[in-house]
Amino acid sequence: YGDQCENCGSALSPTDLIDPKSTLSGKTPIMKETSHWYLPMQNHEEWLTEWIKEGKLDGAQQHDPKAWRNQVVGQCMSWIDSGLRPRAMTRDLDWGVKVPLEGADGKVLYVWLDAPIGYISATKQWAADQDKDWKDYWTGDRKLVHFIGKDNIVFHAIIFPILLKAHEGLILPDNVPAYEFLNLEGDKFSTSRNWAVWLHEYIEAHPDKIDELKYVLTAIAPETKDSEFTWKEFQARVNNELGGNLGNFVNRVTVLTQKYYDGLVPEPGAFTELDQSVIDQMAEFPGRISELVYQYRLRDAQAEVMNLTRLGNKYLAETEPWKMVKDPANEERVRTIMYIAMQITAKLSVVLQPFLPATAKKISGALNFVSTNWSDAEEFALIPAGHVTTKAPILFPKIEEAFVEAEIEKLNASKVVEATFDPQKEDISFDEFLKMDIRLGTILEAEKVKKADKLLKLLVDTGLDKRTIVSGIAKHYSPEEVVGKTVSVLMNLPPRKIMGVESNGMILMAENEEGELSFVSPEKDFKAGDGIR
RNA sequence: CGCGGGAUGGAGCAGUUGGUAGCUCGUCGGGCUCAUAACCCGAAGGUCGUAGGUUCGAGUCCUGCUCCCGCUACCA
Repeated sequence: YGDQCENCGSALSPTDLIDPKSTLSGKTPIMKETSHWYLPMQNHEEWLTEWIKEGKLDGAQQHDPKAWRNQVVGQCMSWIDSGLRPRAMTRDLDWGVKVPLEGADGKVLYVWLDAPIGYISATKQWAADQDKDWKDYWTGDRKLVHFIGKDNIVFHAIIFPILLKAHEGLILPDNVPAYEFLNLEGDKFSTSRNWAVWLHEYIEAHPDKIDELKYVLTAIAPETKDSEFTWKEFQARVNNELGGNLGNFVNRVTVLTQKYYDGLVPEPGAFTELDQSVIDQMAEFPGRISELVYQYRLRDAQAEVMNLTRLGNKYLAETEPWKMVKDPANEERVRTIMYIAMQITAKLSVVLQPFLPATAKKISGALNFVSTNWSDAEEFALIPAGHVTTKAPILFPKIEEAFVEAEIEKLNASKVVEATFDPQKEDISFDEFLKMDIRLGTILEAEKVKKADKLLKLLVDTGLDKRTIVSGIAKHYSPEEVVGKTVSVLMNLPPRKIMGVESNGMILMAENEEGELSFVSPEKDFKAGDGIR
């Protein structure tokens, strides 16, 4: 593999490079001959274009191209339009899945060849454990959907489909709903820096708050652009939307039903215009929700479920059964109102299942009504008059301030304690160590290198001489503040031009997990030229 | 001029083929008191990143620029 021109972006083959050097070691690479197996991607441009743009596969409509996200279609077409090239499917690495062919010693499979195939392997294993046939899930009238991050788009929307189509007989993705990135408390998620909320830890710490996390993650899912998870917002959403709206609605309905009718679903009377309007609106929810789900707009689909609870809360506020009940003349009216409110609650227990399964179960339990069929949601009267219900538990206890503080603290603490460090490098001899000439140097002058945002050009007094050293510290130190500092200098590094300035040596820097840099300076008042060993 | 995506009230987002900028949360005011101080109604708050262009009319179409994220093919 060669390199890419920073200016024009064109890829250069290894033999095109003039005076190549490793940016890591500074050594000149040597030419080695190797052979690899390639995927002839260039032969697949035509059908891929039709498939991605129009949703057609072999002339038949396979998916709705409008349901594919802009970024997915955009990135795929940009690859295809610029011409697909053969892509090596094997690598010369000492780790990975070995190529199962003769004469392939030392070759391993490219990760994006074997990883998606792993999806099939996983299905096979799962099917075997469940006493099912894996083929039922990869052939015929099934939908394959890849829920992935935006950095993996082309592997799932171009490379894997090529493999699947070439294999024949297996279904291709119906959609690749790639997500943008979710950040955490103002910073990127990073497992290496341990800036993360680990699911297994969350589940262990809050086994009764799993639906809460599901809800918030779906509500802020980065479907169209990057979004951010904060514990403060988690608290707000759980308390306001889940607790105040959903939980409170279920609670007030079941509590009132207990109070007025000992838990029995009352017999309704004639419906008023308002009642009928609410019933009509209720009927629209299941269809709207499932349509959004099939468009992979889960965030909107879940929001729609919440709108059903708003409808319920509004209905109660408008009809005020707690006022009506005071006058015996309204008895039938109150029964009708509570009957309808109970049907909304029952419908919630069905439409919540895909989003908040544990909550749906709790509501079902209180209502003594279990439905496992989405089409039930289309019905208005899910539970008949006379049906016995119980008071629902508090579905979403308030998230207190202490909870938020504890989680944030946990996050910050783990970041420091469990920070991971690079493993120790391989041994070197003492002689090799002695080859390095490290001394103290005092920075005399400093200025920014033009057109480079990371570089400072330094004039350093090393005791022996005054030399120019270019150092990538501009993001951490201003030119003014470094002048006069005494720092560690690696003297005997070959001169090297960096952004047009010749650098003679290297300033040693300490770097922490956040990528911050610090000079390595003597603790006592030593002077330039003093050796380090 | 490498490619793709994004930028819309304090926060998170919608905005279909160009035709009065909407939704959820928050804030403020009011109502209600069945309910987890929850719920319902109302209001304030936006020159739609920026500069120009097309048009009777632009968040929407075109061009330049800025910033953020991803990709840039051997990190996966």
